[in-house]
Amino acid sequence: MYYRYLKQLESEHVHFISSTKLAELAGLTASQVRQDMSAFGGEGRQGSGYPISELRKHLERLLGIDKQHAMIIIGAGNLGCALAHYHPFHQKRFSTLEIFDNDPSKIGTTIGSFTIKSTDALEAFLSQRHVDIAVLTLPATHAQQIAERVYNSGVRAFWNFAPVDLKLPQDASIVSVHLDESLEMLSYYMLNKDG
Amino acid sequence: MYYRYLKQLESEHVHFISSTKLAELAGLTASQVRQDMSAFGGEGRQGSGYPISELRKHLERLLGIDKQHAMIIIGAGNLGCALAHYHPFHQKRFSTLEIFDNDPSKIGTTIGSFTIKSTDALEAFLSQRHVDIAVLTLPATHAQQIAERVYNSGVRAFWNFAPVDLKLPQDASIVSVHLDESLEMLSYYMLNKDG
DNA sequence: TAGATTGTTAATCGATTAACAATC
DNA sequence: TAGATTGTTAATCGATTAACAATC
Repeated sequence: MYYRYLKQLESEHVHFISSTKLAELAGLTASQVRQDMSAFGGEGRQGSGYPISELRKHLERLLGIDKQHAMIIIGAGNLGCALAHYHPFHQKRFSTLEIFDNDPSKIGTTIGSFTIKSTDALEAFLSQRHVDIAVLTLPATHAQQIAERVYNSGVRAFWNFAPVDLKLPQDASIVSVHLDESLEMLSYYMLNKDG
Repeated sequence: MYYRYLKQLESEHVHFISSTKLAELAGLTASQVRQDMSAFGGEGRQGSGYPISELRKHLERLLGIDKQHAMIIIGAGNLGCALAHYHPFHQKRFSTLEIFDNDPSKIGTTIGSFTIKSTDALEAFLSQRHVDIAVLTLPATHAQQIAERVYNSGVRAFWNFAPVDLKLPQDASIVSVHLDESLEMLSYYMLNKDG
């Protein structure tokens, strides 16, 4: 989140920002901001604040987004196709190599610049090419099983959009985006706004 | 998250679950589960655990997902179209009425069962039909401005996919899905796994 | 030098865990 | 009745806030 605000400020040609101002922007306390900056190696200067461009680059290294990441997308539904063409990621050095699906009627068809491959070909593909991240945009029923296969072929990072919590060995990194829960939370907030 | 696990257990025809077993499934402590159940009106029975079906219905009411929600989607990009046809929500009583976009080359074209409408027609549409939730799948540069217009036409809930934090009056409910941050977090986890 | 602002320590607050009597 | 399991209270832990000396 800090990274997002720093990029925005940078695009507005601001050079320094104080913890007070940044807190105001992000809806936090100044104390919180200083505590956080300090935690990831604060580079602030008394009197003037934090140097925006320097801090942004620092966060980029800290997050590892200064490095290239190769991804494959498994599940060529609407969401999978949307992610394959979502530009912001590509600019940020996340690039999609291939899209896989198990539906025979989809295999071989093209989606933008991609030709959908069969999930049967996953192992063969992963033995040839290095893949950092598997994006799972497939039904809950298949997610765990496919994740295990991909893990066994050496992939250690999973961006999961299926409404399940993947169970994989400790050395796997998993981030799940639970769209269903997100919408349910909105429903809850609506219901409990003031009255 | 509890709701998701309860549905799953229900589909497996389990009737009761103890805090210990549920904690194991969800990766929490039994204490945590009991504390949470108690917080949203615990209905457990000593000796046997929590009645799954009853608890699921209870959470449905608590979250407000037993009620119908009318949505509009603003931004007919890949993500907007994906969400318009994402089935799980429709089953859960979230239904999409219309999709809007400001790109003249998209307006009038059809995406599945929807004909894309101009954002110029937003106010007219909102004065005719009641809309509970506006889904924002548009560029960061337009999100705040469109959100304000939609707010001024009476919509009070926003499901935001643009990489900005919307600034709206207190009585608005906002849930943002920051896909960029989510992927950056995965990058961070990968980098910091064990060594 | 004076004003602004950090970095850090101490104080507060809330959330998680542990423990156990109550009870199905 | 005996075993299992809740609901809740107390203890622990971590995260947020407040305060202020150091310093640009």
